[in-house]
Amino acid sequence: MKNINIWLDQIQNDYKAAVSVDCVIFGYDDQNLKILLSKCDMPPFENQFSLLGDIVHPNETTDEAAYRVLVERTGISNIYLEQVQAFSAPNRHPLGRVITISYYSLIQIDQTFLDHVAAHPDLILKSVNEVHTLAFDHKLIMDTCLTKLQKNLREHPLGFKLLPSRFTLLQLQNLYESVLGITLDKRNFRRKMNTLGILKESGEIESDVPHRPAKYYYFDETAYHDRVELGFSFGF
Amino acid sequence: MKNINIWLDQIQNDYKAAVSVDCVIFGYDDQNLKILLSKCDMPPFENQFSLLGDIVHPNETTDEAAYRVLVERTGISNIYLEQVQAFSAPNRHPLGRVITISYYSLIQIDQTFLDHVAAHPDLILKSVNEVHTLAFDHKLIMDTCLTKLQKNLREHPLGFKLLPSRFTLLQLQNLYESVLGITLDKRNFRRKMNTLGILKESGEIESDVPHRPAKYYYFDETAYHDRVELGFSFGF
DNA sequence: GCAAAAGTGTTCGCTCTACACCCATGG
DNA sequence: CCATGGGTGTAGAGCGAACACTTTTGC
Repeated sequence: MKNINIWLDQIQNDYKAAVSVDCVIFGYDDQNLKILLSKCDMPPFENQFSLLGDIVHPNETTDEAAYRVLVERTGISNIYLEQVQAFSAPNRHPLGRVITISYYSLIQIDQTFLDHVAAHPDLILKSVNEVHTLAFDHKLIMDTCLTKLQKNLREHPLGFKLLPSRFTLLQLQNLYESVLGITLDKRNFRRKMNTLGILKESGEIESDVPHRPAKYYYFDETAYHDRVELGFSFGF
Repeated sequence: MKNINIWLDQIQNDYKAAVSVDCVIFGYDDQNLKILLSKCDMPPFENQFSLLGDIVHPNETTDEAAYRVLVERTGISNIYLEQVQAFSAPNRHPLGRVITISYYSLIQIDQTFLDHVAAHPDLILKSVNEVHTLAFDHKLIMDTCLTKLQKNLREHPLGFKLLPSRFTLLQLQNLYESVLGITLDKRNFRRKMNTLGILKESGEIESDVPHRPAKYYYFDETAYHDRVELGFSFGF
């Protein structure tokens, strides 16, 4: 163990770094996986987009900082948030040493959210597969978070967090297909959801659709928690 | 996007934090999962044990810092290392704000390593299941890393990194049983390893054992990489 | 009546599980 | 000869994959 005075000295002096959080905010619009970005005005990245982030304040955890960024920038509270990993290349930030802790979060793209984005010209919602370059190392962060989202989506019932509280089975299937980049068999998918027992019919059905109306389902949290103890996997 | 001057100000002044790495170093001694710890001399944790860690230097990544700690403290290079997550409770360190990035690593407990530990009185090797309390929030970090190790062990061929380069199938099975806390069927386990095709016989066998000598196997890295493309799981 | 999505069962192959005995060696 | 772990095969169950047609609605 290193001498305490060396520690004290390093902690209080030039071994300090700025620590930030960066949030990869995913949404889904019944077509594509989207990401919420911000216009960047910092040289040399002017006119590029960046993730939503901020420096971590002295009296908050990184989780709290990420949550604060989400609430401040999106107006939404009660957001699903998951820490992904730290990025710490010494030259990743033009203003000096900034180590960032990345998070991804899942939001529902509803009209309120779209209005919020429209009212804030610095915000933009892009399709993930159309994002080819971002400020800083944010493209790398986005890709890392996307990979982690895909993995978690196969192992945990997260898809619901990207959908409205009531949704049809086709919406849910399309979501998995589009985020995971796979195709699924309709009958197998529906049987799977059925046997998992974590969805309940809401009793409502679609209206004004030019085809047979679909039933609306919702995610049954308590049934899920009963199941999760014995291991859980979607199996695709 | 926040004004650049605010950023600059915060980065350069009191929003800075010390950033450290903490390494959960796992080993396996043919009996139990072990962890390498260090005696702690920092109040109020005197006479407790802590993880091996250090502050991150200005010109290195956290990966590099973790690797540096491992080489400096264990004498081993070429160690498997995986970032787990950041811990950032504002009061987690008595000397001030220290955000830590945790890593776990897997080492082989051979005679060289045991000699190294014996030669350094500040180091101690303990059975993971006998560690009930550690300095700082290191018990929480250890538990988090153990959970992640168990998950990764089921999904990736990591077990080999805890064993000598040549090992018997029983050694391997015992490792999985003891780290995952499960029991496995001998025949099914052997068939599984066989069909995965990632083990090769070395041609050598045990000697001086009071029973039929076992074959030594080694992990066939290239066969694994051929397989891994199509998804990989041990299925237990 | 037509376009468009909803909804529904069966078969096949693979994988996991459970289970018991003989073999080779050292002492 | 005995104790110890090494090493082997088979049968049953459950799960994922493949696959096609009828139903309901709006226009």
